Amino acid sequence: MNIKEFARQIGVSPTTVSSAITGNGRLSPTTREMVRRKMKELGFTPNLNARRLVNGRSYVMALCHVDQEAAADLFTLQVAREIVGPLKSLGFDLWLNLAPDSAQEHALLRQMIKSRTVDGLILVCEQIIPRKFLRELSNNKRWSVVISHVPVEGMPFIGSVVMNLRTGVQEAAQLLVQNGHRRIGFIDSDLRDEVSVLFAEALAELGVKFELRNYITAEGRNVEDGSKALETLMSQHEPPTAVLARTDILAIGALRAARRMGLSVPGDLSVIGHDDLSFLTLAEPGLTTIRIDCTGLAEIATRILSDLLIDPNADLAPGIIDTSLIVRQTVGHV
Amino acid sequence: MNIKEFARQIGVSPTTVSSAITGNGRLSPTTREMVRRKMKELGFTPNLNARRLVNGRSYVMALCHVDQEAAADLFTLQVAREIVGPLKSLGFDLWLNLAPDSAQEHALLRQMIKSRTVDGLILVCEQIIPRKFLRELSNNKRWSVVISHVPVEGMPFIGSVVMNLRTGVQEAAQLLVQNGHRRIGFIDSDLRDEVSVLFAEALAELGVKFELRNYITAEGRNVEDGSKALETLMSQHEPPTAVLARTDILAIGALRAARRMGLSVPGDLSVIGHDDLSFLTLAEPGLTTIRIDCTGLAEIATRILSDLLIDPNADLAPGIIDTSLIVRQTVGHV
DNA sequence: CAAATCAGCGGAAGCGTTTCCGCACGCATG
DNA sequence: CATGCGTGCGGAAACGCTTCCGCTGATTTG
Repeated sequence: MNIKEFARQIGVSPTTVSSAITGNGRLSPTTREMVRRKMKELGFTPNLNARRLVNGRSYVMALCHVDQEAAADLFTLQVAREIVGPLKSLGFDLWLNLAPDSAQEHALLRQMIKSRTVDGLILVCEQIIPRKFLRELSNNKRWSVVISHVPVEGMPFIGSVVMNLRTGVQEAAQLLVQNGHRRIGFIDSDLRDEVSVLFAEALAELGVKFELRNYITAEGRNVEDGSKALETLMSQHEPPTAVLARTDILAIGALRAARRMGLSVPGDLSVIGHDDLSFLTLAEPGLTTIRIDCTGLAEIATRILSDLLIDPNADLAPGIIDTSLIVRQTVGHV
Repeated sequence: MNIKEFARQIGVSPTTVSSAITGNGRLSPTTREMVRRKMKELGFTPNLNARRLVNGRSYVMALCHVDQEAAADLFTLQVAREIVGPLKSLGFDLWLNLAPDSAQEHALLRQMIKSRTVDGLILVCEQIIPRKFLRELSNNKRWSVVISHVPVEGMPFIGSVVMNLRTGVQEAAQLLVQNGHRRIGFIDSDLRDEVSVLFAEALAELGVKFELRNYITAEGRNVEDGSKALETLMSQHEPPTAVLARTDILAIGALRAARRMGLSVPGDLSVIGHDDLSFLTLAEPGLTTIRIDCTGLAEIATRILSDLLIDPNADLAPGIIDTSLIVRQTVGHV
C-alpha cells in the first residue's frame, strides 16, 4: 500500500497524509489525529526509500574505526552499543561498519558518502585523520563526528569529541608511583601514540624517569602481541615492576605471559590496561584499567551531531570527555 | 551530479549509463567500458536511494538476535563479523540490530520490514520463533534466514540454518565421562533449553545418570548469574565434579566463582562452555568449550539467502552446521 | 535485391514520497 | 455589505534512477 491508495481509502489527499506524518504542513489537529489513527488501523507505513530520495537523506549514520581492522575493535563496538539509542532519538539508524580490513575502508566510506548510503560518519580514531579525507566529507556536505584525542576545528559539517587521555594516564601513573614502582614499562603497537607520550610526561612530573628501553613496541594489538611484548620487557637486565598497556587486549596478553613465566600479578608485576572493555572484564583477575565513559561519550557525540544538523557551519567547540582509572586487582606495591 | 547530467557530459543517454552500471540492457562492450571509465574519471556515483525506490529493494539485510537483549549477544556479534563479507558479495549491506531490549524489538522489526528499511532478516535464535511472526515476514515477501536448532520449512521467502548442537554436546559428554566424571552439572537460564536436553541424552547413552538436582537454572546469562549458579551447585551434599554451561559467559562466571571458593580448575572442578566466543578466549585459563563454526555458518546462511533470492518459493532443505568440542585447559580427570 | 531480423541506443513513464503553490471557505475589518 | 486575510486542504511537479518500448541502421536470408 502506498500513500496515494491509503489517502484514497480514508478519503483525503496524499498531501494531507504526508503532512500528518511529518507534521510539516498546515493541518488541523483533528485531521492529523484521524490520519494517524487510520494509519495504525490499516497498517500503512510510508516507504522509507521514497522519502529518502525526495529528502536527499538516508537517515543512517555510519560508525567506524579508521585505524586498524574495524571489525576487531572492541572499543568501537562498545561505543556502538551506547550510541545506537541516542542516534535513534535524533532520527538516525546506526550502521556499524564491519569492513574486514582498513585498506578497502576509505574507498568504501567514500562510496557510501557519494552514493548517499549514509548521511554521515562517526569516526573513532587514534591517529590523525588525513585532512584531505575530512575535507572531502565536508565538501560532500556529510555530517561527521570525529572521536579522537585531538579536536577537529574550522571544518563545516564536522564536529569532534576529544577523549582526554591525560587524566586517566595521570591517575595510573600516580597509583603506580604511590605503590613504589620506579621501573615502569609501556606496551603498545605504536610508540608515537598519544598515551605513551602522556604517560611519560605524567611519570616525569612524579619524578620517575621513563626509560626508553621500557617502551616496547608490540607487533599489533592482539593478545599474543601483548604476551610477546611482556616477555621482551621481562627478559631485560632490570625488568620493570609494572606495565601500562595501550589496550586491555594487550594487557590480557601481558597477564597471560606473566602467568606462563611464573610471575604473580600483582605480587611480582603490576599491570594496567586501557579502555575498560566490558567484554574483557569478565576475565580474572579483575584488570585495573583506564576507562573511557562510553555512555557519556555517546551522548556528547550525539549532541555535537545534533548541533551540526542545526547549523553545519557553526564552528562548534569540541566535546570533551575525561578518562579515569578503574582500580581492580592487578596493581600492587613493590 | 545525477545520471542525467552525467550522461549529457559524456554524450550518451541516461538509459545507456544505467545499462552500463547494471549490465541489464543491450549494450556494446565498447560503450559499456567507456561509460564505466568515465564514471571513475568524473567521479559519478549513482544515488542509491533512487535505485532503492525504483527497484523496491534496500540492499540491506538485518541481523538480529531475537531472544534476549540483542545488543549483548556476543555470539550474534561473532556471526555478524563473519557474515558481513559474504552478504556484501550478494549485494547486501549488513545492518546489525543493536536494539537495547527485546520488548521493542518485534515492533521495530515489523516497522523495518514494512517500511522497506531492510530487505530481510537474519535471525539468530534459541527459542522457537512464533510462526505468526514468520508468516508475517513471508507475507510481506521479505527474505529471511533463521539460524537456530530447528528447521523452518514450508514457508516461502524463509530459509533456515540448523546448528546441530548434538555433536558438540556429545563430544563434551564423552570427554567428561572418559575423565571419570560421574556427577555432572549444567548451568543455564532456561532448563527447557535444547542443549540441556541433548546433554542429558548424551550422558544417559554413556551410562551416566544426569540428576535433576544438578540442573541449575541461572537467573540470566550474565557472568554473575554463572557465578551464583555454580555456588548453588557446589553447596550441595555431593557436588558435581564437572559442569557444562550453556554459554561461555556463564562458564566464565562459574570459573570466577570456583576461584573465589578456592576450587582449582581443572583440579577440583572441570568446566565446559558453549559458543567459543573469541572475545572471551582471551581469558585465562583457556576455556574448553563447544564451538560453532561461525565462518561456515555465515557461508551457509548466505547460500540459503542466495537460493531464496532466485526462487523464494522453492522449499529449500535447511543448511546444517555441526558443533564440536574445543579442548583447552578447563577439563581434568577426577 | 527486397524483406526480415537484430543489435545498439534513446524517449518517456513510473517508483512513492514531499513540498510548493493555489483554491475555497470562514471570519474579522472598514 | 464588500474587501482582505488566514486556515485547511488538494493538485502537480520534482527527487534520480530503471525499464519498457520504439527507432535507426547494419546484417542476414530466400
